[in-house]
Amino acid sequence: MTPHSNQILFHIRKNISPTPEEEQFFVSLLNPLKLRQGEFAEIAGEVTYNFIHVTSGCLMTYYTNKQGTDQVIQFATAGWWTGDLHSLTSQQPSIYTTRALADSEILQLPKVRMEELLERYPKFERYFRIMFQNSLVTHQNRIIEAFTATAEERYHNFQKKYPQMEQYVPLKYIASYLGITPEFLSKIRRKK
Amino acid sequence: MTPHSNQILFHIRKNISPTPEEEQFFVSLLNPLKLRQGEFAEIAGEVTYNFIHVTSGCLMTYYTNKQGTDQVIQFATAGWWTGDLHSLTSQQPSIYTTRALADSEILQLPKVRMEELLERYPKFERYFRIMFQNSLVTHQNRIIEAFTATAEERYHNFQKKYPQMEQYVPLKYIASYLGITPEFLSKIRRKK
DNA sequence: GTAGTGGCTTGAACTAGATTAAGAAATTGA
DNA sequence: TCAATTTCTTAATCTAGTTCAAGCCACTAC
Repeated sequence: MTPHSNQILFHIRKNISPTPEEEQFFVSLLNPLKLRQGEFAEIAGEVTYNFIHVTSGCLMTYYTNKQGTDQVIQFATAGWWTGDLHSLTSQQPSIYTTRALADSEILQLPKVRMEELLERYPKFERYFRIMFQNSLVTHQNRIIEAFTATAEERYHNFQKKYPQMEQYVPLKYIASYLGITPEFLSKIRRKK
Repeated sequence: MTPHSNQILFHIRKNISPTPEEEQFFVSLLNPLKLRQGEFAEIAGEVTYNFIHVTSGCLMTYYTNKQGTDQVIQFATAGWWTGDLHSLTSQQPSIYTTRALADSEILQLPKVRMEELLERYPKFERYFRIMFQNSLVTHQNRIIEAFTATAEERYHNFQKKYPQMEQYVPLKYIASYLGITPEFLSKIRRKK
């Protein structure tokens, strides 16, 4: 049981009550990894789809469209899960990229391992059900915000939600997350 | 076992294999309801939060902000689940409203009933986990679309996704779903 | 009949935010 | 140290989409 896995076990115990055996099996499926700033969260050379639990540091997930422009989907700081649900579900090659914004420690849970886990210990279904349910609330809020708030409001909400993020994330990624150009973010920031 | 519940049981059997007893218990928790066009999907006078399965017809869920403007979050046609995840999760009063766009048949699953179900038959966790997971993919795609596509592209994507919807949903709701004004939707439609 | 009422369109004036292009500031690197 | 590259800012111009105001059409009600 790596020190890495303490944090995630804490969360799991809050939602389900796994036996030591179940916990141990779960942890054995996790692939602990240290990432340097800028590194990608995929296993080099392996085409596999992962859930990623951020133990420390900060990751961002972005989508690259046909024109080659990036759209930042989410930031994930310590304690968060991230990953490519689309390819997890559809078996299509990933359309997202996940990178470390700072030196980070992560736990990968490859798709096939997750399936093994749920097959063997269905009790974990509950954990992921709750996780997805919460994530859905976040996503719904983001959709509402995208459609109803101005860029300036979205920026201020972002500052509230991620207070320290602005200091160590390049502004262009924040602009992308907010759905605006870096130039316009500059203009908003100057105002205040 | 109402004829209503055949459709939903079909979906459930695809994902989990419930015993007749489990199925019967599940169905007993559902509250079948017929809605006339324009009616709300909540139980009158009761402050409760529901999941809603649409058996036939079409519902829409919208959010009303402080300024009193509505933002349509989603349409749900036959076979879909909808509902207010936010209040399901947070215990806050609902910020969403769900209404029938056409005469519809629905199955309500009140929050407390869902909890009973999962308590008694954890097997159903899997069903909801998969449901939320799929829903999350849809939401992620909608976020990407909101930030990267123009109003015109979003409109054409909408037409592909809901081919017959335009005929029986007032255009102003479609405009709201697309995040634009009815006037601008008019302009887009004229072009073609 | 004709006086509402709600959904849809049209057009003119306006604005939030994009684009382009340039320069300043900070990082990197030999 | 100085060039090179990347990040951030500023300002001018442009455009996708809004706002406002009016008119049209279909439907209902008296």
